[in-house]
Order: sequence, then structure tokens, then C-alpha cells
Amino acid sequence: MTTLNDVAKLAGVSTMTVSRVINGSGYTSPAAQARVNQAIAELGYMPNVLARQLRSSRTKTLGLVLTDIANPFFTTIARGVEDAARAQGYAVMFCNTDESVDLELEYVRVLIQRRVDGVLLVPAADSSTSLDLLRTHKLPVVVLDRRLRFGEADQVRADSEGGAYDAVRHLIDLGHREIAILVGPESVSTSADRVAGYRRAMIEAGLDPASQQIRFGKYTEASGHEMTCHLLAAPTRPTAIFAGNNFIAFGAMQALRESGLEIPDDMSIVVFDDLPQGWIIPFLTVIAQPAYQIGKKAAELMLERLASDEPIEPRTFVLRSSLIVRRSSAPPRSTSKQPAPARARSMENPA
Amino acid sequence: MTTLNDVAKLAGVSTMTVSRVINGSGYTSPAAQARVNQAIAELGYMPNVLARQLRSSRTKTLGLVLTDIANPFFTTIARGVEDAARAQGYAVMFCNTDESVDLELEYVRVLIQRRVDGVLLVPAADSSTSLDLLRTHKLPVVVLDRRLRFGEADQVRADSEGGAYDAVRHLIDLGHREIAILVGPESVSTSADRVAGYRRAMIEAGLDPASQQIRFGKYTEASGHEMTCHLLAAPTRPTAIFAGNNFIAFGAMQALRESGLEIPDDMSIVVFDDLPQGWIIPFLTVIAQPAYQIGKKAAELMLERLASDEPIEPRTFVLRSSLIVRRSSAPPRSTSKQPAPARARSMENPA
DNA sequence: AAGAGGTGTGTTATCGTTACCATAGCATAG
DNA sequence: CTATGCTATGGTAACGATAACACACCTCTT
Repeated sequence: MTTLNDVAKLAGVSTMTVSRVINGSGYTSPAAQARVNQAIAELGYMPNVLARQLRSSRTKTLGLVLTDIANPFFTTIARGVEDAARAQGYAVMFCNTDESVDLELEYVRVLIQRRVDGVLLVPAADSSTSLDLLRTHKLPVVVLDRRLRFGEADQVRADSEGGAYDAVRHLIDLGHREIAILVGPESVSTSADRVAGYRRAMIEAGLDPASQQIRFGKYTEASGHEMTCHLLAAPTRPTAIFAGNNFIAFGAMQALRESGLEIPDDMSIVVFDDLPQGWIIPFLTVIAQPAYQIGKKAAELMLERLASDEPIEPRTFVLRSSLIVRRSSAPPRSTSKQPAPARARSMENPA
Repeated sequence: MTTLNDVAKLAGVSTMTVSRVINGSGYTSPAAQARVNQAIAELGYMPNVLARQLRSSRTKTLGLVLTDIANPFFTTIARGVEDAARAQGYAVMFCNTDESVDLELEYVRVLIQRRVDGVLLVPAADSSTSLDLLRTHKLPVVVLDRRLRFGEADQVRADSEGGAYDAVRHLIDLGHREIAILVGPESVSTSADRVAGYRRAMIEAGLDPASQQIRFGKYTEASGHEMTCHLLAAPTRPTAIFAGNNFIAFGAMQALRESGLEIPDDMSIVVFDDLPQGWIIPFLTVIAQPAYQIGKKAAELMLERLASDEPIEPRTFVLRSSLIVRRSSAPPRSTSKQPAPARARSMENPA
């Protein structure tokens, strides 16, 4: 491996001059620059980032800890993060925790040991020891997607409560009265918030609280399948399902198919989370989250904090989600009520 | 930041002893180990990986350069790579080139500068200057998914030619005679190989070479859409389409829908590449590639090479792909021929 | 003419760790 | 009793880069 020193010798200057030419820092004469660049080209020199980082104690690297990298919602977030980071010369290390607190902690350790400049985190659970660890090592943190009980870090997420409200309200407007909600773990803030939005819409519509059907599970297809099977077996079968994320929706759809139920004729479905275009025949009515924007905003907050000399107060951004009405939601089959017009904010691919 | 030295002072030993305790290298007494571990816990010490890597000139990190991280085929490969790497204590840096040769080169530069121990590469084009660069820097390389003109690196890929042959043969057995193939760029080996398999099947069936309909484009939805539109506008419309990857298939399906054509009644579709289960109502007849295995095998070859003292001759592994018959392929509507029984190797979710 | 300030370059001292060599105690072998 | 080898530890010198300081040479001011 050729080093700065090799280049310096060949160019007949000191290593510092070479360093200055490469980094564009300090003064260098055009003559020196020319000779250095010549030598670099000749030797095919590539700087050793490790040494640079060790000396300067800055890695220009961010850690991004996600709970499920197979979920397009999170890959889209990752893209937003990466684009924003790369625009300022930062690299991103991706870590996938599969919703495991232990794995999360392990990855945070790795990130600290690799001396990343900051960590963007989707916490697997609310009471996070990872956050404590990060704090003791004085690493700046931005929390994505999920709410934090104690607001000691920057936070960026979509409006789960409002989005859920819109979704359920849409179903109510279509004439549904028996609406079930299937979400992830109760300990994850998005679940709680989506249930809160559901409750608000149900109560506001004057529906009997006893008609609320709320099920907590996991944000996985298997869990969605299971919860739906339970729903269908229950005495009062709902006419509409609000799925807490896209995987739950897939599981639900699978269960409905197995039971020979048609969407939306026998059961309406609304989903929190959109999918990238084109993956599926546009079919599902969804609450679309600005995933890319969440990632981008989070990275920008972090970079701003890293660039600033003075300490910055923790900030929280809650981005709007939007209802997109497609073909998986319709008035219930056996309703005599006149469905009110849908209060959709946007329409896409109307059937 | 606490350092080895801080730990050493607190434990009352030399830094080397601390280093040895941490790495389990050399001799250390139980007494020393206890005091060192005590001191580490007390200080919350975390090793500086940067310094370690600089000193040992090994990063225990692999670079993985992919052409499209949004494609589940490649994310599955990535999982295989990561699992195999992590099993041996290696980390993975992911890079996404979007099929751009320039981006690929840029990322390879980054990987070299970060001193990764080896690079796993899906080359964006056949004549790859990135490979030259990697070779001059003496970095071991494994090429994934695509064939290399010059065999100077380890290679792991699925059998594109054989898979394509099986796909087309399946269509022919169903009674199709006018079969079109839509693939990616001609310069990418998978395109060429899939066309070769198509040709072999067509010729073997004794079909007029003039009936071959081959279109090169890109491995994207937009390109699949465009190519299909051209197909439909042509004088001799095919009765079946063989899509070179899943994105091309999505574009094709979109185009068919726009033209009011039903699958498989008006047009059969077979696709190279499977999707993760559950994303779509199992519908598409596909050639499933062992994506996870490709990634795993590639990482294992790399790790083996890194662990070995003696040089290893370049090796090539071609993994079998398998036909999975689902509902998107059926006999052509207006054929009078008796369809031969499908030569499917496996059946899944038969309609 | 003397100081001020910009320009260009070099020297030295680290960043935090491990490679390498040295040393010292003690047991066993011959 | 010396030789050999194992155990346990420490000292020193890098790894390849940059920060900080020093210095020399200009060109302007005043």
C-alpha cells in the first residue's frame, strides 16, 4: 500500500504538503500541487481513511439502526437518510435489529466502537438501554418513526394518531360500524398512537365503545394472519379491518382469502403504510407515510447538530400522513345506511 | 473517550496486558484478567476499532456492491452475505450503484479507501474498470449474479441459461408458439444468457427462428412497460411473454392491464426471479433463483480466501434455478393444439 | 525602516491500538 | 547445574494520517 510518505518522496515535498494538497487545506503553490497530483496519479495512491479518522477523531459516518430492513417503509427511510448524508460527504452504516432489543444493543455497541459521529435509531422498545449507552458515550441521536417517553433526543416521525383517525373516519364515512384494528406490540409507540386515533374516530362518530375491536400483535405477516383468523372466529365479525402496517395487511389478506372472503365486498381493508409503486396492482387503500422525508429530515437534523458548535435543544418533527383511497375499501355489503361521501384528501387510481 | 491506557492505569497493569485480556491473545493470569475486566466495566470502556484496524491493517469488513438495492433479489443476496460474514465476525458495507458504471467505480474507491478486506461485486457492465482498480490494490473479489468475460475472480451466480430454457420450454409445452422475451441490457451477462436459453428452447422445439421475438432494454419497470407496448403494437402479437426479471414483469403487467388484456387468458407470463412470499397473491409463474444461497456462497468463498495463507485458484459456482408454476401461465386461448403436460419441477399454489 | 500580515513549507507530536522483542519466574529435562 | 520451554508481563515502535507550531519569504503599510 502506498502512503502519503511515498507520494511525498516521489513529489519531493513533505508529507504535510501532500496532505494539504489532497485536503485543499492551508496554502500550497500551484507548482507543488502539480507535482503532488502527478505523483498521486503515478502511484495510484488512495488515502487511508482509517488513519485519517483516527487522527481527526471524526469518521464522517452515521449509524442507522432499523427494525426491519425487509419492509419497504424502512428501506425508503434508509434512502432518505443516505441521500441526505451523502450530500454532505457522510457515509451510513445500516443495522437491522428485527425488533430485538438485544440485537439493537449489540449494534449500538458496534457503532460506538466504530466511532460513528451520530446514530439514527428506530428503537425496538420504548425503554431503551441503547439510548442510555449512547448518551454516556456522548453520541448524538435522532429517533425515527417512534415516539420517546423522555424527550432527550431529536425525533422525526409520521403522525400515527392523525393518520389512524383519517383511516377509521374514512371507513365510518363509508358506512362501517364494526371496525377492527390490528397493530404491532403495545410497547411500540406507533401501535399505541394508531389505536388512539382509532379510538378518537370511533368515539367521535358516537359508536358504542363496546364495538371497538383492538388487537395487539406484531408488525409481521404471520401476526396479521393470526389476528385476522381470531377476528373471523369471534362472534361479532367486523365489516372492515384497519391494518397497522403493510405486513399485517398481507397476513390479513391471506387469512381472508383462505376464508373465501372478497375484498372489499365482504371486508374492507385500510392499511397504514404505502408500498412502492408497481409492486402490486394498485389496490389497497392506505395511509401513506412520507418515509423518504422522515429519513431525510432525520439525517439533516443530525448533520446540523454535528456541524453546530453550540449545543442544540432537542427537536421533534411530526410529518403528515395522507389517506389514499383505492379499491380495498367500500361500503359494507349489508348496510342499509346511505354511505357518506369519503373524506379522502387525495384520490389515486380510482376503480 | 476512555482508552486502553486509562484501563491499564486503573487496573494497575500495562496496556499490553489489557490488550491481551481483551483479545484473548497471549498469556494472562486470571488475577490480571479479573482486574482488567473490572476496570473495563467501571470505565465503560469500548475499544476503538479504528485504531485497531489501522494497526493490524485488517478491517474485518467486506464491501458488497449491488446494482439495485430496491430489488428483493438483491436484498436477499445481501442477507445471505451478511449472515455468512457475521458468522465469522465480519461486517458488511453495502453500496448501491443503480446499474451505473461511474457510481460503481466511485464506491469501489470508497471501499478501497476504507480498506475493506475484500469486495463482493455485481458488476454494472462487463468491461469493468472497477475490477482493474481492485486488482491493482490487491483486493480479493467475488463476482455475483453475472458472468465475467475474463475469469480472474471467484464467481457465483444462478444458471440463467438453463433457467430461461426451462421457462420457455414450459410455455412451449403449454402450446405457445409465439413467445417473446424481454430482458435487460445486452451488455449484462444475465440478459445474454437468458436469451441464449430462450433460443435453445425455441430451436429445440423446431420453431421457425423468424418467430423469435427478443427485446433488450433495462431491468426496470418502465422499460418492461415500454417493451411490452412495442410488442403489443407489432404485427405478430405473441401469446406469451418471458420477462427477464421481476421489474420488467411488473411493467409488462401494467401494460397488459392498460390494454385490457387478461393474464393468463390473453397472455401468459413467466418471470425470471421470484419474490418474497406474501407480497403478492401467489400468482406469477417464475424461475426462482437461490438468491440467499448466492450471497452466502459468495461470502464464504471470500472468507475462505481471506483465511487462507496460500493463493487460491479462481473458482466459479453456478447454482440451479427452479421453475415454479403458478397461475400466470396457461395454454394460449386460441390454440387448437393439445397442450402437452407441463414439465414443471415443482408446483406451488396451483389454481 | 520596521512592523504587519499573507503565503508556502517543514518538523514534531500525537490519535489508540497491536506487532515485535525483551525479560523474568518457574518447572522440567538431561 | 545448566539448558530448555512455558507462563506472564512490560517497553517500544510503528500503522498512516493530521493538528499545532515554527519559520522563511514575500509584499504592503505607515
